[in-house]
Amino acid sequence: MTLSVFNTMGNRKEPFVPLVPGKIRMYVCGVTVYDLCHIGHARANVAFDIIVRYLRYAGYEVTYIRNFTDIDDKIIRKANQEGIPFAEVTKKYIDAFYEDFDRLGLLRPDAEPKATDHIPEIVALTERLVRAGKAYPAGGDVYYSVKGFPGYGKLSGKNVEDLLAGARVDVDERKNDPLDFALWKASKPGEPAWESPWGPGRPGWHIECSAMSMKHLGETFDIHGGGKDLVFPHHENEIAQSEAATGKPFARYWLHNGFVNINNEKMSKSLGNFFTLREVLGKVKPEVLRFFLASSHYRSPIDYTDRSLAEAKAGLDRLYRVKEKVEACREAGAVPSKLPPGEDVAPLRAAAERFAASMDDDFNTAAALGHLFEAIRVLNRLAPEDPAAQREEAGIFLAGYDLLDPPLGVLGLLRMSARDYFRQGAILQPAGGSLTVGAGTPLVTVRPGAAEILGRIEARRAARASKDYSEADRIRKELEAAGVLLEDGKGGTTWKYKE
RNA sequence: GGCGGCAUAGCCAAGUGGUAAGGCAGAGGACUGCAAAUCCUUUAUCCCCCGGUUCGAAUCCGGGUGCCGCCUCCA
Repeated sequence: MTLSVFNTMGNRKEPFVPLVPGKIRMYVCGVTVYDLCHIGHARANVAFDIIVRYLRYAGYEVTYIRNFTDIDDKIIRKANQEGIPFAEVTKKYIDAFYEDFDRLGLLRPDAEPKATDHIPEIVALTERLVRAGKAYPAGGDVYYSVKGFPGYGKLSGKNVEDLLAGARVDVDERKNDPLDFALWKASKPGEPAWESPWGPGRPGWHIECSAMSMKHLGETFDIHGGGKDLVFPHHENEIAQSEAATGKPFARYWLHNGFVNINNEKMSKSLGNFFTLREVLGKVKPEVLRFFLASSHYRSPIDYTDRSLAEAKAGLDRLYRVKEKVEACREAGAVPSKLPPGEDVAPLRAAAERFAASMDDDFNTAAALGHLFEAIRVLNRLAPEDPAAQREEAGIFLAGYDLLDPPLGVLGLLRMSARDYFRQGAILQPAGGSLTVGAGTPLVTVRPGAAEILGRIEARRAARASKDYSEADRIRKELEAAGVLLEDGKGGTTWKYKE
């Protein structure tokens, strides 16, 4: 199987061939750090997280770069509102970003460049464009001349005439042409500013990604990713700037993730229908959100509802129940042995291969997950009821699970122990319910403790032993009302928190 | 107005020419003191509608309807 990806450039799926065999250089547009991240950011970041994990799983050596936009109008506005320096705003939200996304288990990229750390590169690239006649200074600003780049619109499928006809572009008298965009903006008094050949100012939005990606990955690299909304104008402009400056192709494959919808509408701040990541993570365990996101293709819109989240939780619970059995087998001292021959276990034996085939098809996580679930059913059939008494079966079961763990890891699933997932993972809220920035507070859950539960289980065991089933059922119901689920098995009664 | 995407069971969601994956929910059965979990069986004669191409289409083509996104800061 070979990897195919849907390339926004050309709008079709095509075979993926890296510039240097076995190596992939990849740049993903990160966030502008002026506010908390919402589930839309989670979708984009998880999508590319899975992509990177899969590419590495498939044997590629991946250099993964993701930036922080840490200077722009919104940041300045926020700083003014709060009466603090802009750098304090960005620090606060970068910290919040890590706080949220570490919980989601995102890989750290190989580098996370910030615009303000790359002012010399940005100025140099801007100068290069001015010298080449592709950009022009005007009153302390520097604008990119769109008309000077014949390929403008090739990514987004737009043409310059239509854009002009659309005429929703602000007319600025300093621009030669309404479509031109700022590479460098003169700063107003009191605004953050850096020295430049055109006077004090700051970078425009698009130029930073060109400068930083080229610095870290070279003038031509393999993959450039981001949300669908960045296709135009952001990525279109990046291409124009970069290719006009270097005369070389910029990124070769453009990958864009779809949106998160709420009730079938785009989630956005202006509609007021957005959820911050930490709100969601206050309701469900992080992997539930990952499962939810992985259950549809990264390019499709995904509708966020309480119901779909509950379905994701149910699916993930089922996966963790397998891991629970795995842990029981290990505790019983079993070691992985070999799968039995036969057609019955074929879906399990073939799981990794089928998983890879689906992922090779433009990272089809939904189909990949389907294959994994098929294998799970087969694996469950092999599960010993009493691992301590069935060492051989336990060994076979462990061998089967070992086939599934790596693919599950690519999706970022089943990364914690089942014990933690079911017993302490519960509904975690920052203490005091704080959903604000940089809370940094411990996550807590209020439930009956293990000692208390074990006491109740013992009382119930005694009741059952004397055939007092009404008392046994009463204890079970009582615990259930407190959010604790009891399960009777061959080796005794186990418990887990329901949510 | 320009460009693009989507429409598959109660819900979510794969499948893009060979006769409908998977998950959730539901039903029946096995197991269990009863449950829970797990396993087995079961749940779309059919993939928005109408035409067409084809031996054969959910999948291709034409037309229609509905929903959504981008064209402005945005993951």
